[in-house]
Amino acid sequence: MNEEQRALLKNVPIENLIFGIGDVASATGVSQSQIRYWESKGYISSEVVKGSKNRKFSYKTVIKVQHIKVFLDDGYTLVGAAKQAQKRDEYFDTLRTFFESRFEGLEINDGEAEIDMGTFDPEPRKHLIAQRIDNKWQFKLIDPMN
Amino acid sequence: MNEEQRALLKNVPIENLIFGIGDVASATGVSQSQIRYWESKGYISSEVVKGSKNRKFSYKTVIKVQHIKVFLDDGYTLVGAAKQAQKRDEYFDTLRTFFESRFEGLEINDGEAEIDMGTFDPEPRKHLIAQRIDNKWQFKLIDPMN
DNA sequence: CGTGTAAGGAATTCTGACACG
DNA sequence: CGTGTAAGGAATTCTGACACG
Repeated sequence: MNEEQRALLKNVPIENLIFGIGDVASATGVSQSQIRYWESKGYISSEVVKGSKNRKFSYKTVIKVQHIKVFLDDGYTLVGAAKQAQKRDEYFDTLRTFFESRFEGLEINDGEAEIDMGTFDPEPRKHLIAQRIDNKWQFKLIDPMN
Repeated sequence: MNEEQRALLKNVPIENLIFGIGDVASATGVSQSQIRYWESKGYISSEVVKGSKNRKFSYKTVIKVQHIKVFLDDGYTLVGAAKQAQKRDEYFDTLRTFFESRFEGLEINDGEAEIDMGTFDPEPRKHLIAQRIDNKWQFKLIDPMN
């Protein structure tokens, strides 16, 4: 993975993204009054944006709203749903650490694509590669020395 | 991966997310007047939301705005930057197809985590597992029959 | 071409109160 | 407890025009 590609991945602004309350409501199906109430109770939080007086929410918070709603629909009380959602957040945080530490680059040539996932630990001299052929992803090992 | 987990992953509403122009501007560092002009030229597009008269942008479009800006900063004309950004979009689409087709589940136990990435094609009877130990991710193979 | 600004109107979000239960 | 609504004001976004270059 070259520097340019790495820079672009970093640039995916998911960490910088903020949402207005209306966008959160329409994306999640949770009403604006619910969102304001949940915030007042501390189950979710909004961002403080300098120069703005309106609420803004991070992507993580949108996910959390979504999760709370799932548990609410499932029959939990609001308190219980918020608690379950907290566990879900940990699940997704774990997933993210994997992609961040293991993704080393994607190459595309003539429609065929390869993702380098770095050292294949059972055979540390080889790299694990995910390879797309005919729109199906397969794994293979390569020896970076060759 | 059980059904509940699969349902939750589907629920990550990144496809449903829409942004106001102010949020796109603050996330990307591109001005509102630039965004409106780029849209008028067809380099980006906004969503039509029923009942709303204001612009809303998809996550994909936010990424595209980000990319166009990178190339503009790099010295491209707007036309050239838009063209380069189109290529980047294909890169990320490819990356997404890999995760969608290969992620089969995450298990967390006592801080240790394992992601099942499905069949390891060089040895089709085994599954490729990404394993987190002491906050480092490693690969290993398992035999699902055992 | 590509972006910024001032202007007046339209759409969105704000808070605090109150209703329902 | 948890959510909805009406109300008036505040913050945001709209379009079309014009400036600069």
